[in-house]
Amino acid sequence: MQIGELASKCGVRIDTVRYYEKQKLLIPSGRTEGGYRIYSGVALRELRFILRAKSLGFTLKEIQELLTLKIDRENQPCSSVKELAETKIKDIEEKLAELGRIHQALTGITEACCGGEEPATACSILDALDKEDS
Amino acid sequence: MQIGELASKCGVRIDTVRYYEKQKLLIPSGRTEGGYRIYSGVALRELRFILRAKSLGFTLKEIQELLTLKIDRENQPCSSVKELAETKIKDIEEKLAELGRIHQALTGITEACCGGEEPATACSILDALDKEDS
DNA sequence: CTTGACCCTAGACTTAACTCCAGGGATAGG
DNA sequence: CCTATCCCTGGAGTTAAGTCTAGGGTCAAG
Repeated sequence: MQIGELASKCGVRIDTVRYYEKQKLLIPSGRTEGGYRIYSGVALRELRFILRAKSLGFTLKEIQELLTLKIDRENQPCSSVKELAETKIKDIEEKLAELGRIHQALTGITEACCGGEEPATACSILDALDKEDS
Repeated sequence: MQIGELASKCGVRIDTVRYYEKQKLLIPSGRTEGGYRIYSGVALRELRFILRAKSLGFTLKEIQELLTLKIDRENQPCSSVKELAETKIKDIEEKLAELGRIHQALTGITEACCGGEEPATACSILDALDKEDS
């Protein structure tokens, strides 16, 4: 697969793919004689992962760290991999908790909305978040 | 409370607070005679919310939408509020699912790491994600 | 062997979200 | 009153993450 197909399959521009390569995030598996980049199915999965991680607030640098997190006993001390992974897990757990709270708050708002006949008082997401603090 | 205290309580620069004001995200409750901005406890909660939402991949514009999501039967058609909230809930549910998958994958990696004596084969986050696809 | 769709590089430009700077006013302590 | 520390505005500069442009090669179909 060449760059145009990869890009359109993921809904990004060709330049973005080349930009990710410059950032060492997405390396093509090879080149044609004429210099065209060639991508495999792995690149497709990687690019999709990059895009989803990005939408979750990870920077490209963090995504690169996630992608290069590998257990490979031959070459790397297990402990360093594990340490980095555990740091990332903590970050992600915080994000999960926070997203969960926002989700609860929003659900609370929509439920209060048109739920009954009594006049629902004005209610902001901040108020709803407070109710979840318990 | 004035701007410096607010900023330092949240670990951001004064300029950032003023920038959020320019973006209509964080309006001071008033000004002193001399023109200094005054903030209440609400601003503190708002600023903290903004920062946490930002770390979850929301843009300032999206955060503004979240913050102005209010149920106020007197002034706004309930349905429009509800609609926007429901869109946001869907976004958030997708993010939750994706974060959950990444969390699972990372946990899988650390568990495989140093878990037993058999030589763990090289394992990337992408492989771990695949295992969670079932 | 040319035409059109695709690709290449290098570098300039854009956008969001800050961050800094210049020049100057406000306020509290000594 | 003087000085230090805070704050003000307007505007320029920075960083991350693209996006675009110029000028030019590649390749399959006709």
